[in-house]
Amino acid sequence: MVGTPRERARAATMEEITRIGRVHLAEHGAAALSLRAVARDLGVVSSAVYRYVASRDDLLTLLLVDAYGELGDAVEAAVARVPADRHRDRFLALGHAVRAWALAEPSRYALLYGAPVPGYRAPEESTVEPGTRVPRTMVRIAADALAAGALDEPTPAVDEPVPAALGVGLDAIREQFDVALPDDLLVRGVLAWSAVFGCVSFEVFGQYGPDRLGDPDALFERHLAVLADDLGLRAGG
Amino acid sequence: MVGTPRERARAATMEEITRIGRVHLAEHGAAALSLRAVARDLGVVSSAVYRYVASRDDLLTLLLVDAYGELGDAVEAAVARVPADRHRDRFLALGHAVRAWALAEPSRYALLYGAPVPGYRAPEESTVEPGTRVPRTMVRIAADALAAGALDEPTPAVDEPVPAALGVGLDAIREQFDVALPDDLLVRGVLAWSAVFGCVSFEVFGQYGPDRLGDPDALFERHLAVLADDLGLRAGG
DNA sequence: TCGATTGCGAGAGCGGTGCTCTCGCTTTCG
DNA sequence: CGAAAGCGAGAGCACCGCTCTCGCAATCGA
Repeated sequence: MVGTPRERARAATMEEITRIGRVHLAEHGAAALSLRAVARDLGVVSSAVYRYVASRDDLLTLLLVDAYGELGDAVEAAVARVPADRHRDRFLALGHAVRAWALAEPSRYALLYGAPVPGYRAPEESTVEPGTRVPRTMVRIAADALAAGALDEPTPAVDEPVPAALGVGLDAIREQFDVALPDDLLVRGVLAWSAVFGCVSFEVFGQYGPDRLGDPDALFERHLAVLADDLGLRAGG
Repeated sequence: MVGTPRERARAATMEEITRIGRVHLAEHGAAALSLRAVARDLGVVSSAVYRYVASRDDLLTLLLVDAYGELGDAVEAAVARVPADRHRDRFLALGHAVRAWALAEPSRYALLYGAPVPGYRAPEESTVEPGTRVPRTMVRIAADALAAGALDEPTPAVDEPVPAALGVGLDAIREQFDVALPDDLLVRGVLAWSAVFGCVSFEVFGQYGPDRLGDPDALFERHLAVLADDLGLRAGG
């Protein structure tokens, strides 16, 4: 019970708006998210909602951060459930958690990883941090495995060292995520990250066709295994 | 000069509508595609457009097929430009063509590979064929390489054979695309397909951040190399 | 050739959207 | 206790998808 009654009422209304927004998002998708509809469910006239949310885009940002947070929680919890020395299994758990959340929340997943809503630009200051939790976790798994000597460094697919500009970008990752991974492994980490979401997106967005290749669970399992191999993550370590 | 004047006028109007729609799509994105705006550009009242297009979704389908066709053309042309016996280079050319088209036409790429527009269901009969041209081309490259003995079959990442249901799905691909690839290679082909689009989507949709990791060209190049290795495509063959 | 049919554009209209502004009421605070 | 700030209601603007009717013009069959 903190703050003045007015402040508490405001916080409660904010909470209620995100709750209703989350429901609408899940049921009808991002593009169909309507501020007026939220207002109706809130039992209030449409203009009143603008006291709490500056615009429809602002509401979208609210829900974006909310969804990133939930996905990040789910992924980190799933990884933490695996013993710290089973690096490959941690990677697999991360993949499974991403996929499970995406299949359970396709509309909210689409908000995060589908095409950006046209005309809408997510404000970086509020979305970068929650949005980097999954790649941070993945890169950390690889870094931990490497530090523990449990990672068989793959032979680079390209012989030359990375160009300077890419090196700068990779340095930025190393600094931002506080990991010590050689260039090639970091590049493979980015690939694994992109590929996991590529596979999940294809499945959730229907690119695999209506029958989803018969057994999407098994397909994803095998894809994860290839990506784990690419990262040099040994079975059982 | 075929058909009655009325038929030709109708065809010309149809053409004009898709042309204007394409421009709007490229400029403002799918969700902002407005039938009324198209009508304005066409110099006609909004209701008149409904003589040609049943609904906004119908217009979207038109543009969807149009975009799939253009991407398919670009990819097939790029692959055909590489000698048929340079299988790895063909694969790389495919990847580069997908990325180049996506970067040149982000809104139309988003229509194809972003989140499906909510409430909109693409009619399968008109979108499946143009939508499968890229994966068909990719799988064919691998099949050609295998048939030519230019493919080093990778050691499977998973020891057990694929489950029955997945086998059925893979059989469907083999039949639909008329290729003879063993299960593991086909699974890797699907992964390569998903991963290429995952990388491209992340780049186009901004997941790599505003600086795009410094040198997105070089990053993608290395990612393609890893995926080519995963498929067993030797350098120079 | 002429009448019937068909295609087509204009216009009005319905219910929906995001968003702005003003007007009172109420809570809060100095 | 009075001024200030927060808040909800309501009207209003411009836009959207979509439907319907009406009248004109092109087309086609007898």
